[in-house]
Amino acid sequence: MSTYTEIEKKWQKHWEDNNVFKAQNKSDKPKYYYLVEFPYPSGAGLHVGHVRSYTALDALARKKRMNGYNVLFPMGWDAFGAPAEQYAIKNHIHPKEAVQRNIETFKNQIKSLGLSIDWSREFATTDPEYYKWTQWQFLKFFEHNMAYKARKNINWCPNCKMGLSNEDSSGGVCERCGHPVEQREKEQWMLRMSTYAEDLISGLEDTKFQDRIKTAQINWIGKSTGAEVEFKLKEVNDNLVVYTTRPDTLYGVTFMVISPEHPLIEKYQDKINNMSEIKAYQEKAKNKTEFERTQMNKEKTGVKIEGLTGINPINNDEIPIYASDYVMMNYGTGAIMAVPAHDERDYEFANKFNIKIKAVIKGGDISKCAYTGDGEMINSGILNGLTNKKDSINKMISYLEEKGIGHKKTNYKLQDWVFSRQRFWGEPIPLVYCEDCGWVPVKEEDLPVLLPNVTNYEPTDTGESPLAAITDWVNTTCPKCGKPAKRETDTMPNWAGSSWYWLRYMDPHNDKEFASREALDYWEKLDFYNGGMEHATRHLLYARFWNQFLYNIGLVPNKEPIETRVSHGMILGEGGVKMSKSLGNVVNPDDMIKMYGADSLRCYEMFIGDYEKEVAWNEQGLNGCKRFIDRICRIGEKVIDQKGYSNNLEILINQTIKKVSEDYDAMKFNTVVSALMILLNEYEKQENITKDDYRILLVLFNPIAPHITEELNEKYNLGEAIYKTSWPTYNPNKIVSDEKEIAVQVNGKLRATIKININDSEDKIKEMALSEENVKNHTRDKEITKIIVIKNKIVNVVTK
RNA sequence: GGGCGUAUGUCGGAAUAGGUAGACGAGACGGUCUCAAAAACCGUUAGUAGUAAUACUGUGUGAGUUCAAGUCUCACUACGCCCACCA
Repeated sequence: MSTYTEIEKKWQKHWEDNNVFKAQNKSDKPKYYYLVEFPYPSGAGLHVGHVRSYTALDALARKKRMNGYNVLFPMGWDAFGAPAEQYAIKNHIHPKEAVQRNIETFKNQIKSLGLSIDWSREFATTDPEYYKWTQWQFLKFFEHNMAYKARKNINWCPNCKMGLSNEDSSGGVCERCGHPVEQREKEQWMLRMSTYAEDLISGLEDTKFQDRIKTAQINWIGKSTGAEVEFKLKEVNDNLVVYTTRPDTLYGVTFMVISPEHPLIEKYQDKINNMSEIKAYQEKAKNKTEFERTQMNKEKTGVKIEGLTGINPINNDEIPIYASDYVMMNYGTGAIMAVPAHDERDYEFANKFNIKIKAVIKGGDISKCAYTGDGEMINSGILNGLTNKKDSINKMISYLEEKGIGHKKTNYKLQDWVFSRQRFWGEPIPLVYCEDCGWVPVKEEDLPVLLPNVTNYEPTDTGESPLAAITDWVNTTCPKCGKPAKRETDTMPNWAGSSWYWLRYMDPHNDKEFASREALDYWEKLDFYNGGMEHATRHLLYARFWNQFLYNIGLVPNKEPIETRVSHGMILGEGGVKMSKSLGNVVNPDDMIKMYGADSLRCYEMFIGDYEKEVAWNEQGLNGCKRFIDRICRIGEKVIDQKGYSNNLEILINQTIKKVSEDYDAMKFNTVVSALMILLNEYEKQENITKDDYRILLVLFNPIAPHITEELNEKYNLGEAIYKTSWPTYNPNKIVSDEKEIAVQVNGKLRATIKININDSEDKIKEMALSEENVKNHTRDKEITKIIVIKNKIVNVVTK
């Protein structure tokens, strides 16, 4: 066991006993709110990846306090959802017990790192006192017609036996287990997130997210502009509406495609001559998983709809209609106009089904399909001769609108949020179904709707929540009319609890409101939020959507909940592969703390590399950081009882204060550590060092290694406890030494270095440079055309 | 296919705004201490040639701008991540 363990325990207790990190909801100081995504307390325990981001935010929080801020840095537990439930099922215990046990483990592990967390604000999303307010907020969505129940095809994981949102099933496989996702028709609660698409895009302007995060969100929301165009049907008095981003190519339409699930088929099944063929195709498409549909994107399939023909509204051409699964029902209108000359997918389809191809944009090779790009419009009636894509599109849209056969239309890939889960371990959706009154919200005073105690919490094959089997719980009375009624048995997705939790930390023990208005107004929003890059499009969008809704109904003070968002890089196993149990390369932080001490582990994870990049674990490197800390301890023997900085260290110390302060703020922790190593290397060359020399090293290192720095500060009696101290400032007049070594180049190549005084004149420096032996060697027999002197940096002698 | 990003010794990585490339750490090699080892400490460590001074080459590849390019511009290659039959 490391000798550091005792020291670490001592200071952790000291901080706790003295409430050092407790944030106040009122203060004369400016506020700052740091948050790192709270963990799922899974059975695997803390990962060294957690240590990286927790330490980074802890270092920032500690420095910010020393900079005079009232800092909120809380921690809690995201404990609902599949991981906790699956752990419980596997280990045959109740999820509640599993969660409690895992939280205990996580908390002890996190505490052993010595993070400056305000533990008085801790909660878990599974606490009834917390999920009461999650339910309450859901009812606000319901009240404002933002929640609705719809029978629709949803992504269904047959392995987890659960419905998934689009976000949970990207790539056609279940996010949790990797099993291919099927389509199932189910009644699902939905949140109207798609109505916030535009606000979720524009709101990004009010954040300081990195561009890569903004881009990821914008791409996910998937805004596109184009037009909806009505095609009359020849055989019946009805329209088929298509969505296109290229209305300018309307003259090039040679067929139309509708999704196999398109309602048109059922509606006119009497008119369709090959219904059985179509039915067979529909069946095939339905059984295809989303995964297969995307994997087999090369080979187009489809079937012609015999008996229905579209009429091109621009020129009255008769247009055959096909059903094909390359058209999705959940985007646009589920129907497209196909322009094979200028769209690759349409081209492939036309080729396979021998449909004619008609070019409407000049240039490019039709046999290879010439999509996009500006070009002269041909065979296009009113558009002929136009050469600019934008002009052509605008002209066509005006024409369509004028004639009443189409209009401008914006579409988004973002869908409404599938908010039901058929699982036990989630917040019960607080609604009751009454035969007479329909869906009725549970009264506020009856919240929370608690999860019942049951023995069987495993998912069912029927697609019903396990809660449905608990008749005592299901049967209730209608909150409106008092007649017998039934509870909703679906639960919320695990994303629900994390969609507003930062608000609860502001006022975590409030039993009257989810947070008081005073607390909300004081803390406002997250100033700094750290989390995984994998959450850039899901958790972050859900959280922003939820907050924007709360803002719109006047419950929170800010439209955007997060000012700055940063993401840490993953920590990989030795050799650069992902840490996994099966590879046996998982590093347990507890073991590392035992062997090297928490400060060494923290220091190593900050030193390991660029914070945002993934990096491979290397225990030798950790040992190197322990050596560094050992040396810091040993240098204490050189301390003499003297104030002020040593004369010959003064410049380096001031430079280091400047660099370290700036690098902390820029999250360049690796160079913070290296700058401190350079400082220590210099101390070691000294006969002895002053108390202030020693203390400044400890103060600058304190955010990363808080225990040992406090201990040494106390042991050598250097001053007040570091956590009570202000962050040091540097003397700007003492960061440049008078003497400097600069380079001398001849034609850009280094030939010598000279020692100059910073007050030396340019002429003197030129003279010194030219008198260097090696410079003479390279300028001999040559004409010097120019001598460039960059102050305090370089001299470049240019010859012909 | 689309979007975003990355490329520097044996390895992780440094290099404010174009100005001495390889800081700092790891590893390796040599040494001190020790009966020995570990730990600790000292030295060397981009490549090639040379005893050395020094010279040449060198930041994925090829061009360009500049007195000067890891850094700026253009083209290319490789890898990574995210999205993807989204009309």
